[in-house]
Amino acid sequence: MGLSADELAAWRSFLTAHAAVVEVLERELVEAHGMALADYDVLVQLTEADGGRLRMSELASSLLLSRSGATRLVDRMVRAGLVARERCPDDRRGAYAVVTDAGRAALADAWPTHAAGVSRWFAAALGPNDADHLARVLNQVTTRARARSA
Amino acid sequence: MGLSADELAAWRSFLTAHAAVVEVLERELVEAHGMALADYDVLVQLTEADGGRLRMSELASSLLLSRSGATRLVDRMVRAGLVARERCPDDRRGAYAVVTDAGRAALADAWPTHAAGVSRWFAAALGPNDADHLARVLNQVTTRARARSA
DNA sequence: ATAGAGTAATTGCACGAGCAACCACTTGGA
DNA sequence: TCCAAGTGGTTGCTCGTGCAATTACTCTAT
Repeated sequence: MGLSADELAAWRSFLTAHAAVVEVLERELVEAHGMALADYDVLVQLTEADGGRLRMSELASSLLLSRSGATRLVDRMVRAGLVARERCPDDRRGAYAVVTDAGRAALADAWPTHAAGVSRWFAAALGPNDADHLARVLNQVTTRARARSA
Repeated sequence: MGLSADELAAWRSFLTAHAAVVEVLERELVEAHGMALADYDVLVQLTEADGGRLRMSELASSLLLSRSGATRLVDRMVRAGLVARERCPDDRRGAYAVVTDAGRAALADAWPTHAAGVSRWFAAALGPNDADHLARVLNQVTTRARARSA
């Protein structure tokens, strides 16, 4: 309950670090590939998924986005040719978003930029055991916060 | 340059933890006080500043917001009576945003909620030395990323 | 078999944010 | 002194997002 000065400082560092890194990564990706971070995330999620496809709702939740947000993001990417929609055969309400070949190519193009960015602007500041430790702590944070939301 | 699996996992944890916690804190603040996180941040920045006032640009940069974003955020808060504008006497282009008494009262009202939230959903997952360590690491991250932007 | 509840996705609407253009003012140099 | 360049702040425009309502469909219980 009582929030110590250290804890508050850590929280503020957390917020500013997030903002600073996301801003740099976004700009790098836009400059080098004309691609927004949101698009990149969609391509990653889809290519990591079975058959390069995900139901719209699954996509939305893995993107930490509302369902309507996902709808429109996919709309834009369909227009750009990076993604296609497919109707779901066993549930006719449903729709899949599927990566196209162009989408896979764009991701293959972009990910070295992004990985280098994450490495340089985030991971490089971490000590040898920090990555592992940080992931553990932050997964705890997520789990607790999610529990509250449910 | 090479991004290890651990480092990538840490990065993803970082993103999801940020999203999860900010979402909970925002909702708690809105539910309990009808106040957005953005408003809360303005009040904190202003009350921490000398004379409860800050130049618009200073406010914008401490909020990690564009200048136009700050202008409109302050507009809304002026309408709500939480903040007032004052012309700057020695630079007639300039303007101050100043917390009003109502603003101070609203902050006094809201901060226990927010502090409890940060404590419960963020700090509680941290071990005894984690806060300090985390702050140090993340400040490093911010410094490096900012250097790139400059 | 069918009504009613629930779910997947989309769409209407309103809002918050950034960029670029703008106005008002200050500052530095000729 | 006066002009050009720069700075502080606001405004016009456009875009991305969430919420709530809507449509289409599925599932459950009767």
